[in-house]
Amino acid sequence: MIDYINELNAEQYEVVMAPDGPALVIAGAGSGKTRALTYRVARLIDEGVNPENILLATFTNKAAKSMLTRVEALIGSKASGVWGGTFHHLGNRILRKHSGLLGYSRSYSILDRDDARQLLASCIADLGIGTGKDRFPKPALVGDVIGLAENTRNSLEYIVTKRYQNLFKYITDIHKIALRFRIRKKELNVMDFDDLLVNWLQLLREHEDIREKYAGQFVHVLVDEYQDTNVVQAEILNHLAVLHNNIMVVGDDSQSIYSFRGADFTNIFSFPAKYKNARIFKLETNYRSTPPILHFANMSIENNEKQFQKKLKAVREGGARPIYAPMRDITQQANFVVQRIIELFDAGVPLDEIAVLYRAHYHSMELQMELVRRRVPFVVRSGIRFFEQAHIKDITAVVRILVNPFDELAWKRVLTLFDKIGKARAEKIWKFLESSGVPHNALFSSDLLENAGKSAEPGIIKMREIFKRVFEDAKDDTPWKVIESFLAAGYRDLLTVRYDESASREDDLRQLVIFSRQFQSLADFLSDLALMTNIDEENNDFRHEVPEQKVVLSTIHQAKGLEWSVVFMIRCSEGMIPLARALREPGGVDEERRLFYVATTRAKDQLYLCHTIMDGNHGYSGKPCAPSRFIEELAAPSLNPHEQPFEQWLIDEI
DNA sequence: ATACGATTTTTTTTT
DNA sequence: AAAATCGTAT
Repeated sequence: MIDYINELNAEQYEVVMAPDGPALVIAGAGSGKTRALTYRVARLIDEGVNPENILLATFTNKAAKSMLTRVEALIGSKASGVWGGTFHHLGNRILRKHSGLLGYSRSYSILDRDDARQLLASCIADLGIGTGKDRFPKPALVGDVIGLAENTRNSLEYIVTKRYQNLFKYITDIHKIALRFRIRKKELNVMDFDDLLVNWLQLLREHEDIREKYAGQFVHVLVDEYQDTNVVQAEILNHLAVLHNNIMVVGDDSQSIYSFRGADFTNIFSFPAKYKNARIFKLETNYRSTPPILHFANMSIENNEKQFQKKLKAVREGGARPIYAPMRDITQQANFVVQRIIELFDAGVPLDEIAVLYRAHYHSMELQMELVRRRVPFVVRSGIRFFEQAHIKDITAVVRILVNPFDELAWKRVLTLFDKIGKARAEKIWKFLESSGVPHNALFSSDLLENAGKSAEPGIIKMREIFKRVFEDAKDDTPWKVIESFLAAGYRDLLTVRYDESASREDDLRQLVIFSRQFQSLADFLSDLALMTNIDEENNDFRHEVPEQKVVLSTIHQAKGLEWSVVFMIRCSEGMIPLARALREPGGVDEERRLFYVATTRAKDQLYLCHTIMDGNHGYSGKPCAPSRFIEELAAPSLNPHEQPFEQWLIDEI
């Protein structure tokens, strides 16, 4: 039996016990919203709700997994069967069943960012755009525009006028590209991340029987991080909750940091209007941070106009004010942070209770070097993700070819791995394979050699050798066998020739083989992989490493929902946070301030805000830069130094 | 025409 | 670190 009343505070208890019907929970940072959600799911199942009738939408797969693990700890294995995961994950699960209705086959592939960018680039090339004198925007940027239009259900014109005015002169071309992109994705039987949402919504809108099926199934719908949902997701929820009307959304408007992805935190404000007689709950008790840190954070976010009235109250006592430490340059900053980390460690703070947060990946480069130099163990939770690395994608391209013989992108990627086959020749060979009707066989046809040209012959012969083995070993549909086969047949050798640091890449491949063992079929393996970001974060159970304590380096975005005893924020300078580029967007300052808020509220006991006076690595290069406005605006001139919301340190030479 | 290596530039954030 | 650019070799 769960002792709800004693294991929850009064605010949380209300949420957990809230009767059926729509509910909005405004949950401040560190107020135990995960706890409330977890207990509510447990309570529902405990009271006899079938787990399959519960939908739990979260922001990361990791969050869903950890919540359901906690539910299981409360009520036992009854919890399995709950539909939990990210919107993309859930969308994929449902679309796999019904993709035929939308003109897709069941075995559609999912494009990651890089795949989508490449396909977009090829669309642009097909249309003969951007070959002229003036430089056409990069495919990635065009992709951002198209994606934002999809995710906000706005027209391209609207997006371009609102946020990308400098692209306005290209609007006609962007239209053509978007159209071709859509057609190509259908032709290739692929969906990008946006399609998983948009097509899911289309399915619910246009097919009454499907809508009824799922609206009927999901008796209870629970949504975490509601402030970061976009209108497509909000509409999907609308359709799913239409029948039972038991929808509980949890969020904090002050922590909305994904507007670049179409997230619209005003979804929170419009929730009570959309769901009449929705109950509204507030979780305002903060268990995480000391009062001085919380005071600092509260003061900061007050500079944002549009927000729900709420004030986080600390339950903890004592504690020191956040420390503002201006530094000469980034070299000194790296020295300071590492020095301080070592001191903290010596004073008994475990390394995994220390984090360094920053706005953009590249802000952490010097720090990483310094940490290596002084042998402080650390993990970086930003930058290129495991599954986006070139060598991992080479392998998955092979698997994709096996699952879908007409996966053009995968074929081209694999072809260009071989000697004397580049972009142009890969295109030619692909056309030949495609027109044959059976690409797998055409690879071995004698016409291929003539078609491809003489210099490519050795490469093609090598490829045939490898694929002969791979096709053979792929017969029983086992992912790890295919990967092993490809590695042994020749990719391992290829790797050592192609990359300088092939040793660490080989290490990754070993991890991939171990990882792949948990999958029953090639298709399962692929779709799970596409929606996964980090191998160790979301799936640490198979890494089998002795958990070593490490300092965490992370972007602020990736730090959402986490907490550490000591948090360092580096590069707290104008232009870095707020990031100069982000300020150009409408509502940019507010969003950056929310980021700052998220970062500061990660700290339990100590918070260091580092600022570099010179924006370069040796004090000579680089230009001078001001401290972040988010710090400056909190300094009250009328107050004595010891009354300011933060303490200023002077850093000597280190 | 094509492939490929060397050099320079540029980094927002992510499912 | 990866993409874009440029020059050279085939």
